[in-house]
Amino acid sequence: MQFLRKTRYIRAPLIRFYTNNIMKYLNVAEKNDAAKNIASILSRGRSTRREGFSQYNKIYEFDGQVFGENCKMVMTSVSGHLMNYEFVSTFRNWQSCNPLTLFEAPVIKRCPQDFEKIKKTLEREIRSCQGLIIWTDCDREGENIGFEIIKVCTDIKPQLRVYRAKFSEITAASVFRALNTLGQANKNVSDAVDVRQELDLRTGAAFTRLQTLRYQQVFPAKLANKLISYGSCQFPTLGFVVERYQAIEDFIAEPFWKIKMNHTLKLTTEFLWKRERLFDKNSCEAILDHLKENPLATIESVESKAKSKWRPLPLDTVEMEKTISKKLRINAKDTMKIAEKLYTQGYISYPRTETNIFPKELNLTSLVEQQQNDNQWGPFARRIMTEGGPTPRQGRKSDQAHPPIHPTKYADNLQGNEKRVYEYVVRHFLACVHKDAQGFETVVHADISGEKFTAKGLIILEKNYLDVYVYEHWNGKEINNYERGDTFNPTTLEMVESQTGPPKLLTEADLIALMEKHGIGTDATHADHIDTIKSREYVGLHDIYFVPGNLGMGLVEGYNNIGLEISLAKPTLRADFENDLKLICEGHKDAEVVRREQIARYKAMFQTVAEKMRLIDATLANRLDDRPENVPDEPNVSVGGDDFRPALKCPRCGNDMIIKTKKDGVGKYLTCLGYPDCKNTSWFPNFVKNVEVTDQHCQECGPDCKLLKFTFRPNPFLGEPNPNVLCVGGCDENVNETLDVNLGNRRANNEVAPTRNVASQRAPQTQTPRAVQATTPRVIAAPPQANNQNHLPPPVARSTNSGNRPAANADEDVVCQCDQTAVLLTVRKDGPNKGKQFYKCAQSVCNFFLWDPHDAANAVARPVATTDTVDVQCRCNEKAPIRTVNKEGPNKGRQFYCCPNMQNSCNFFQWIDEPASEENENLNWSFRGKTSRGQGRKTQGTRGKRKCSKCGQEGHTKNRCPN
DNA sequence: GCAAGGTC
Repeated sequence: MQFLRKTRYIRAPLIRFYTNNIMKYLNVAEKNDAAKNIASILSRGRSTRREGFSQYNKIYEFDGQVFGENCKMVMTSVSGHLMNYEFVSTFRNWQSCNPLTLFEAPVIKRCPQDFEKIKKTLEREIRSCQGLIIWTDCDREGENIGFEIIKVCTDIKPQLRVYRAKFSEITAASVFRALNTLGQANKNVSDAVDVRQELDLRTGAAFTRLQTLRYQQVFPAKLANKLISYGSCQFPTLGFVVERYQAIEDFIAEPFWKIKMNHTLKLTTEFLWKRERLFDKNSCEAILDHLKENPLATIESVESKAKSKWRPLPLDTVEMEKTISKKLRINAKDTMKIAEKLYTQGYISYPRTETNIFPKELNLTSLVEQQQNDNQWGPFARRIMTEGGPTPRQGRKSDQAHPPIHPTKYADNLQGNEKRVYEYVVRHFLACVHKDAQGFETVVHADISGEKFTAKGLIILEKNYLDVYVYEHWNGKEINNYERGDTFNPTTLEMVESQTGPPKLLTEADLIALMEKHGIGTDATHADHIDTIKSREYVGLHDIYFVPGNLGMGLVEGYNNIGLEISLAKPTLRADFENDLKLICEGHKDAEVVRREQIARYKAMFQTVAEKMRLIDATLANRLDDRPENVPDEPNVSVGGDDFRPALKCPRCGNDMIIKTKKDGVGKYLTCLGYPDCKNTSWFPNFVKNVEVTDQHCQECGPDCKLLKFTFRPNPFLGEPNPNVLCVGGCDENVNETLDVNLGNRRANNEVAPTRNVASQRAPQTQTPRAVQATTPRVIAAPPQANNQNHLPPPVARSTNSGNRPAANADEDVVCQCDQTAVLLTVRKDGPNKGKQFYKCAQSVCNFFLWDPHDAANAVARPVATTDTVDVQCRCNEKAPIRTVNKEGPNKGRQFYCCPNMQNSCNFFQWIDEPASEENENLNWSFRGKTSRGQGRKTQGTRGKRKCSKCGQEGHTKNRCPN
């Protein structure tokens, strides 16, 4: 018995040791294949797999090392973007508003239904982790996806340590290097993507609705059921096709004449006339007559020189798309799909790259050696090694993220187009690291009565790269042997008539080249935009050539004709925008400024278009060969006049809350823009006549909480003015009770989701004070373990102390977002918080705010070992019972400890699966401090003095009731 | 019923 008791007694500390001392990281990649391969590399093939909520995104577990310490690793993935911008529900209906209002309508960023399962997996897995490592692709979109993952995870665990792994290929060297050089996600890059997403949504929706709603009515016979979309990429793509077609349509052939001369001995040597061609027949005839009078040709000179055909540059995405489209006849969309798969399987490097220079550290020799045993190109790879090793030709472009596309692993088990694409990548790689082809060119200059002619011959000496690069050819051309001073009579000397030809229609390769040149779309989306304009019937395909349809032609002509300075179908608009995005990424331009400027720019164009719709009608009528119906210029829709200015942040979901008019047209209510996902609403009583959102915010509740101007009938606050400016953020219980405002609890983790009504979401890992303004201030958390000092500091919260105590102990500073020591102040205003202490920015520069966590009410109960199990006590010093979450949501089924006293609860709360480690304690009291305010719970302003719920006395030591 | 960008 004695032995058993002892054993059981030891168990508790062991559990505590495990959860507190071994770090556990959640690793998240951009796609499942990447997660699988990275996990396989990091675990050296020993990871175990289990299912997530999403069948496509598995979970891999293994032991690993981060910052030189052993840790538990969990690896999973998303499937690209986890979130998407949408208009709030009011604006989703096409009839709900004039499309013009879509330039200002509130938008929210939310997780679409299809991705809820992936989100749920992240939410579940992060609960047992202390760190998060982002393994999304290292490009602009990948950075933004990283912040989406960070948001989901920090919504659950605000104090999470977040790191960014930067890698360019999924090879052991690159992945381990990334893990050993973990950094932080780049908020500027992510912000640029947010701006792009928002602008694309607004412009796309506004112009698409305008075009579709109008032309369906104006041309019902031709367009009644057509979706006539506009997009910032699809329209310029259409513009290219139209422009080329117009060039052909406008082309007028011109006849020309030239003199043909050749000389046959053993071979026939063709000489080209130096004048090439003449557009005047009589002149050409006169010259020919003159030559025929004395047709003897004299060789004036023979020049011979070495000639090279250059090996290709290291392979970038666009080159791959174009060449494969041309040579293998696999369209760009399929090519990228295949290349992506080869990449995630580890056969080739990242296929979306702008780089055509090999980095110095890339071991080209071993990559060549990997290919030596192949039946087809193996001998060529061996030849490279025996002829001095790889000597790559270098280009000039680098995206600073990925190397040129190259094989990373030998494969002989691929089939079909995967095999063909892989073979192309390998052959291109071997070609570009070998040698140029060598030849010998002879140029012969001849003269007949003063007219000059030239013949060229070519002998191929060494094919070199051409031996492996079967997609190119270099043909020799034999000519007769001539020496200077030789004379001969031409075998043929005659005039030939011909005419100039129009340019050719565009092929897919031509279109991609134009899109690339003008920055339309990304490497990954070129093919999608081409597909879109096909599916809208803006263009059609004749063999391999694109031709515009009447609708596409009419639309582009219409926009060009209304005198817009820069047409919507021209690439300049998008290119300018892309340039701004680049500046945001580099930190040279503010995302919010760009967002405002670009929206204003497109809005102005939209207004021009809307005003001149009848001109476009006429152009379209001409192309469609249809008579336009007479419809009103203005769409007969409007939004009921509500003000969409945000009043405050929704305590439940973090989206903006606004004032709306009840359906009766009289009353007002406060509602969340996250509807229908979030149904947080407060209906004002009937005595509230009007509510306006002012520009001022509540000093106590913070900048997101605007003061509201209420007009009453009559004023329920006796003696107060009418109208009266009030805050409903919760700082004054009396106001909220009188106005029936109950916005519910803060989120369980005290994190107000930082999504703004527009533009970017504010993830907490930002490095700039501006970008954290909408997030909850954080306690400055020191690392939980003294032996964790090798860890990078947590991305947001930093401490000036280096110990391993939880932050905000009496002897440590609290640092605001400006990195300055925050000042401790006391609430003087009458209300439930009077006397409470809080930290704020000493200079009032940032919006940092934190209730003083030293309040005894915020102390966290610790597990107490008993003979049987680990008991948890609440702040009333009573054994906390275990309860289970029944409410639908991510926490359903989760167990927690709480206070047993229903009437006089101390509000103690602790998840059962998150033991009260020091780190969690830190988190918990931060949460309680804020929750107490949101719920109007009575807390004591003086540190350490709290009324005991058991005996009613104040100031028990460590909150333990001695009675 | 809208975009473009990820990805399955």
